[in-house]
Amino acid sequence: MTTNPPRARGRPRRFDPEQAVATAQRLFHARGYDAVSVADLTEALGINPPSFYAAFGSKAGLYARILGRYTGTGALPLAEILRPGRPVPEALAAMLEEAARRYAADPAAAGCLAIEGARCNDPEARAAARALTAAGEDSIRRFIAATQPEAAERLTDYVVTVMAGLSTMAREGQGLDRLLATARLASLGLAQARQD
Amino acid sequence: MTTNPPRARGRPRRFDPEQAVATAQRLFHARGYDAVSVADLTEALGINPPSFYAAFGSKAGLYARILGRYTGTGALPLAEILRPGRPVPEALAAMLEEAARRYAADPAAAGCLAIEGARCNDPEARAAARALTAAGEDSIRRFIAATQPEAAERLTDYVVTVMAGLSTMAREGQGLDRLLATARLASLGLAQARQD
DNA sequence: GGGGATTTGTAGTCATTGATACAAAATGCC
DNA sequence: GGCATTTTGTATCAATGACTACAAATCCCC
Repeated sequence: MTTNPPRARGRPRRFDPEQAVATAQRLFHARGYDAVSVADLTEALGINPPSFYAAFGSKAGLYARILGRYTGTGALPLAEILRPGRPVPEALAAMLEEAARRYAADPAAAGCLAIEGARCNDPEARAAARALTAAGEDSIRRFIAATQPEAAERLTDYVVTVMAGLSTMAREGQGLDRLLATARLASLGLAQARQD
Repeated sequence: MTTNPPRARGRPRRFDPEQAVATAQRLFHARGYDAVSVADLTEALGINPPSFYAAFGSKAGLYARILGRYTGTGALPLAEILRPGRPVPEALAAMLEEAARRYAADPAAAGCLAIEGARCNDPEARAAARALTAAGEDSIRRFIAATQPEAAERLTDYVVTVMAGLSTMAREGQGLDRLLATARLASLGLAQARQD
């Protein structure tokens, strides 16, 4: 599957970059970008700084790479949830509920990696995280606009705000039950948001 | 008003601690606790590190002092909004709307100082901020429980989550109009949250 | 105007940050 | 076997973080 038929030339790597990325992803998700130092990463990966920089370029570079694979490893499957034709209130309610489930799935890595990363203090890492959250936001907006163009902005703002709140509360330690209850309460507002 | 009748003994201060606290508050609110260094503070205050530490003890100590006065300088006036006897849905809707207004009032210092401070990476500062947010949360819970004991937990979780989301979006740059629209949409869920 | 008290400015401490220089080690290719 | 290639390990780098030692300066009190 992941075997490289033609063996590389020089001295072979003593670690698997893909597994290293997965390990780093857990670290970043657990503590947040700023709180994870390169020393933390190299120690967790069992490698030395030169190997780290040769493989990933920089801390922010590794983070961007992690965000790139986050879509397939824990992020909300927006394409599935917001499939065209699905009633908007139902789809958005399902999205909020799924967000609650994912954000609370691993208490040691609570919340959304991208939403939380979008508030870190490193400009490069922050920009990468914001690009990902902005893409998700666009998906939501387009899905709503397909059937309710005039409500797309308002509803998108609303669900994105609730998801940011859910991510925050998950990181504050709230468990699945409380997050789910909040998500469902938030969905009540969606069902009757028709006027205006 | 703030004059100290008996003049102090030693060499007089060359800066006003109260005004320094106000200046530091703006800095912390604008950039967040972690992103403000002691060097930033001393430069903004026009003083040197020894004066800073003699007056405030530590960066986290100054922050705790700032949080202590935040209640009277920009934080939500919960005691006014959640006055006993006011209908719960009305009061909570007013609280969310007022949160939107305050979080967007100063674009250079958006969001809630305490909510944002509760996610910083310094344990002492984080604990101080969480104590303040926890106190506010308790106020909300008690207000609701006075008339709807069985719904207090759920509704408190919900409005706190929405406020955390509003603070996040305010910091992301959303203006008053969008935050207000979101707050009002969130209030729709409150009005019909009776069953269960 | 001398003495105790307090703040100020200069100049530093020590730990940690992200990132690197350099040579030795380990491979494939010829 | 020798050479080009790539990674590894050791040992650091410069910058920045929060914080402080120390002596000169400036006040009140007597």
